Amino acid sequence: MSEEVKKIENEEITQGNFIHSFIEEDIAEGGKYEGKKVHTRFPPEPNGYLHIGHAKAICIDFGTAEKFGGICNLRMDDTNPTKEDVEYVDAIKEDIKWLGFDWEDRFYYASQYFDRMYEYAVELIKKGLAYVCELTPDQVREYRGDTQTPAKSPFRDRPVKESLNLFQRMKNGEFEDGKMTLRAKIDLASGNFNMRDPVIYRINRLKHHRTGDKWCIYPMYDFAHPIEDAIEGITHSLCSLEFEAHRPLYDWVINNISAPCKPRQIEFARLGINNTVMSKRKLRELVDKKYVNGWDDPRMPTLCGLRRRGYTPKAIRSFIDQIGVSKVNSIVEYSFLEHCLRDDLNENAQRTMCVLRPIKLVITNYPEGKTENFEVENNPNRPEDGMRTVTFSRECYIEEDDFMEEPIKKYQRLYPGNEVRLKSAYIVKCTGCKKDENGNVVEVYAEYDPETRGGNTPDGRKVRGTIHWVDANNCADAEVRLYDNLFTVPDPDVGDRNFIDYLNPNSLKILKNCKAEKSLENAVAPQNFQFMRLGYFCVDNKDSSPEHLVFNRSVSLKDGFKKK
RNA sequence: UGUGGAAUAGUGUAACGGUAGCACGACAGACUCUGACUCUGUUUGUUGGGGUUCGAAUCCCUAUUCCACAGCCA
Repeated sequence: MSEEVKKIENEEITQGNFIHSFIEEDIAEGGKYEGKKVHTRFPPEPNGYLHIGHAKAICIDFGTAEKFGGICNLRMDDTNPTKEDVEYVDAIKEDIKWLGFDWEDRFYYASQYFDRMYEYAVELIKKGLAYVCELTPDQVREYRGDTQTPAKSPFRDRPVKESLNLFQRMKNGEFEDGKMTLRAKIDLASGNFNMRDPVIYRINRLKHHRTGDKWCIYPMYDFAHPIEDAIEGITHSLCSLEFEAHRPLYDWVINNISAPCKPRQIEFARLGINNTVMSKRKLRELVDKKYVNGWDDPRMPTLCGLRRRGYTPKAIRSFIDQIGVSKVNSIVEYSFLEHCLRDDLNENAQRTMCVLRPIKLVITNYPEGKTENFEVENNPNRPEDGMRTVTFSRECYIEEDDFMEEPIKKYQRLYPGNEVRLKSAYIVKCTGCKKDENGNVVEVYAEYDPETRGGNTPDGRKVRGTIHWVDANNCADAEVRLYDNLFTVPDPDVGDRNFIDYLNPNSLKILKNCKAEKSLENAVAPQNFQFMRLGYFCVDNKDSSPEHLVFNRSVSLKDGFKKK
């Protein structure tokens, strides 16, 4: 396929993106965006590791900017020290880089704007648009009203001067935590509860990971976020659907402070994947209670977990690209993610041969002690990846599945009397097998055809089956771990059962006695092959990009075959 | 029975009021040095009911269903 055709196809993929349509409208309209580049931001809270769901937001934030020739900032949204930690900051940066996005020098912390946020809060008070409220949290809840009754606060009409004074004293630490709050004066009767005089500052004596003990009051998201966006000159503030009801408040803040610019908030649906828990709270619980070995456990849906499991940035970006952007809450099938990975690996990964459930094959007419070399292509799709050399001798290991003493219908691999190609080596004809006292096959016998060196058939005869193998005299013992999803039901927040009850006990299996080409020593198989039509290995190296080694055909093929 | 959203095949996502398309899955066939990949084909869809119109997934009305919001979380 030519590059040009590919480009056109890529453009078609993004065609139905409603965010792009909105931005195009804004640009066409001119006005507030005139002469400005499209400017977005990705604003994670540093309180956990990024997961596949965040990848969607990242791709949308950075991708949208890129699409319009604009720029995207990375900003740590650290306005609540309760849960935040520096540990997460570096991990977040690393994962975004790994995905292939670049914020250049535009890395910020929301906390670096605390002074200006304070000034804007003072501005609101002076305008009579905010007041210090002394209701306790319980009272606020009690006074909030319901759909029929408006909320109320006895402090709503506090004189500006008094609020100004109290707010300053809040900042100076004269009051204990929770004693009072600063509230925006908006509409106590609004059907949108976010507008019923929302709290915009609370007192919280906690050491902040950036500002230390400088502050004991912290701004709330709804107040802080629009200011952060405005300060950074964001034109389009893209976020997930749950902030839809907060947009009036976002706009209210922007319109009532002397904001340097007026960003537009656009919401999209967050990503859901079946059988995958995507709640940060729950993932943290798995880590804290040691159900997994850290955030980067390959069974986790975190980006670092997926990385160790063998997922490529390209596969993840392609996945996000293809699922599209909409406002519909949807659950994408996990198999689609796998498809995207197969797609990438099939195109780009190096092939290898590995026998997961080995059984010995003896070539009875092959001279004992003889060894010869064969060249095997590293990737049949890419001749430029070259060849590797494998050795061959009288004994080799083949997949248990690749031999059946009594073949099922249409079986085209080894069974007595049948010919099969040992990939890139020889055509062999099965002559029988040896069994132990329990009737289990322990060795398979075959004779090779010396005329078929390299797997070729000079006489042009068709050989239906081709199987992989490793030289029994020159192979490595590979530890193979099969990772599967951690969960067996969609985000299992069901009834009164703990979601941990739904952990899949088979999510990690270690296969022993695997035999592989030397290069595969210490490799792990990061995916349960049952679900893959393209088996692959990933050298699990935490410090560098995984190396991918792929072989064709699922090892559980026989099972699948029986089903037909 | 408030406010704000959303309903298109099994799943996800498109379609200036003008032939409902694409991808994944499934199924069938061709090809093949792995039964994979690739290629070809098939199957399945506009939430219901009205209305406007030559013509509606699209506009209007209505019903239904689903989601989000009542933290001093983000």
